[in-house]
Amino acid sequence: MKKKISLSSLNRLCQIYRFLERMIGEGKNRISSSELGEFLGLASHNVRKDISFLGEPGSVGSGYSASKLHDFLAEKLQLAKHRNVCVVGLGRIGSAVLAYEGFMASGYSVVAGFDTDINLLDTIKTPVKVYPTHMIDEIVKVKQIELAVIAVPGDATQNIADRLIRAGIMGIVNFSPAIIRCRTEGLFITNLNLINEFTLLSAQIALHESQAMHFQQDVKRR
Amino acid sequence: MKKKISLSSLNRLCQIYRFLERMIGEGKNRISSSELGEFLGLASHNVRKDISFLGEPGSVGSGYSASKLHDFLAEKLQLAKHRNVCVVGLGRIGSAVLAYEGFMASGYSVVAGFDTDINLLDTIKTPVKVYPTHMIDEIVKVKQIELAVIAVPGDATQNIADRLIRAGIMGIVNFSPAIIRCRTEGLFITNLNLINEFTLLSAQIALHESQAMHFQQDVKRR
DNA sequence: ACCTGTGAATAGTTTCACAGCT
DNA sequence: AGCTGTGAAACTATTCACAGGT
Repeated sequence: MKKKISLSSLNRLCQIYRFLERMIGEGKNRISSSELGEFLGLASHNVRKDISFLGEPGSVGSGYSASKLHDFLAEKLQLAKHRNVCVVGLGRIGSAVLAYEGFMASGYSVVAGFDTDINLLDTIKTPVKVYPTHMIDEIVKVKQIELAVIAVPGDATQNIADRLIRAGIMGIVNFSPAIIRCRTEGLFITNLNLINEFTLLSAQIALHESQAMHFQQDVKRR
Repeated sequence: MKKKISLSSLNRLCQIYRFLERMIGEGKNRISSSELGEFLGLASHNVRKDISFLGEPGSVGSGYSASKLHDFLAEKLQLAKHRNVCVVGLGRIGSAVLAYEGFMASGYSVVAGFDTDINLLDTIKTPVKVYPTHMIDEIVKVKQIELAVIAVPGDATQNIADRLIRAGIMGIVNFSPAIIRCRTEGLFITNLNLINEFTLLSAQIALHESQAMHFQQDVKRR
């Protein structure tokens, strides 16, 4: 059986993938593991190890071809697949995400917004269609939405998450401070909570001020 | 010399800290490591190990006192310290963060916003004072700002980060897609980029569809 | 000369298991 | 009976070092 790839490793590969896109856009095509590492703040070993987890990408002897490596990653990780996204909770953060046009270029379309506040749904100005939350199940299925952004207040989070999961969502980015409890196989969640991030930065700063700590490295969250 | 705490561990401790706040708010005071773990999705061993990294918190034999543990963490990680925050880039995400009132309760005050667009600075409606970016150095020092949120377009990120760092900022939450390159000792950075998160979720979903993968776990980023 | 891919070594983190306290 | 704190074991990830390719 194939060895399971680590999440850290997978995350680095995703960054490499996006970085390669940028490089290709700039017309550069040959790149070495140390240059890649340089840009992403990783050791060249680490870059090579991560890439070789997925198998031999082709260019053995002298750096990678950016486009070949890009396509290799796209195929192995299915990154070329276009996915539909919805946003639940159209407060300030939710509507900012809803209005952001930059996802398209990377293969994600925000195709629906949800909120419980009917007045808000009436008055909001956005090119994306918006619906009341009780329609989550229906719309997620009809529009084949696979990813969701949750930006509702903490006490509504679990409820919204449950609905999304029941509707068949496969990935959630959770901006709310509440932690989502769930044991659904094949569902992936990322928690991005600003207060938590501030708290962690504070703790790092405080600890650094007494003892030495490493820095510039992000966390294995939960 | 004191053993260095891991970033993952530190992050869990910060979550525990915030969770304890909620518990105390609800009037509950006694809690066991397994209950804590239950809520945060961790094993009870893990919770105890993390806590005991910081030393003996007091309540040995029968669960923790929520308030004692809270104060213990606050002291060890300096989490009671109030910190000032600024937001650079007042587009949709930046202004959403600027307008969010929820930070105060956790000890963070957003005290300044910055943008290069002078017209925007004139027209924006916010209780927080806003300034042109060339004033970053001055304002950060005068207002004793320690944390910054960067929400500018990718190509401006490095420049803004450099200014903030020169002004003496100690922690950055970076919402932009660009990775900040810097080797300043004692500076901590968290990258929260939605496209990256979507990409990672996609990759997890794709891999899960063939082989089995673990889930619901966040990443050691970079 | 410079590069990748990879086994082996090192370092780090998590889980186990249990002594000791309440 | 049920809990914590912790050394030791198991596991995981990263770094090294080098054979082999271009």
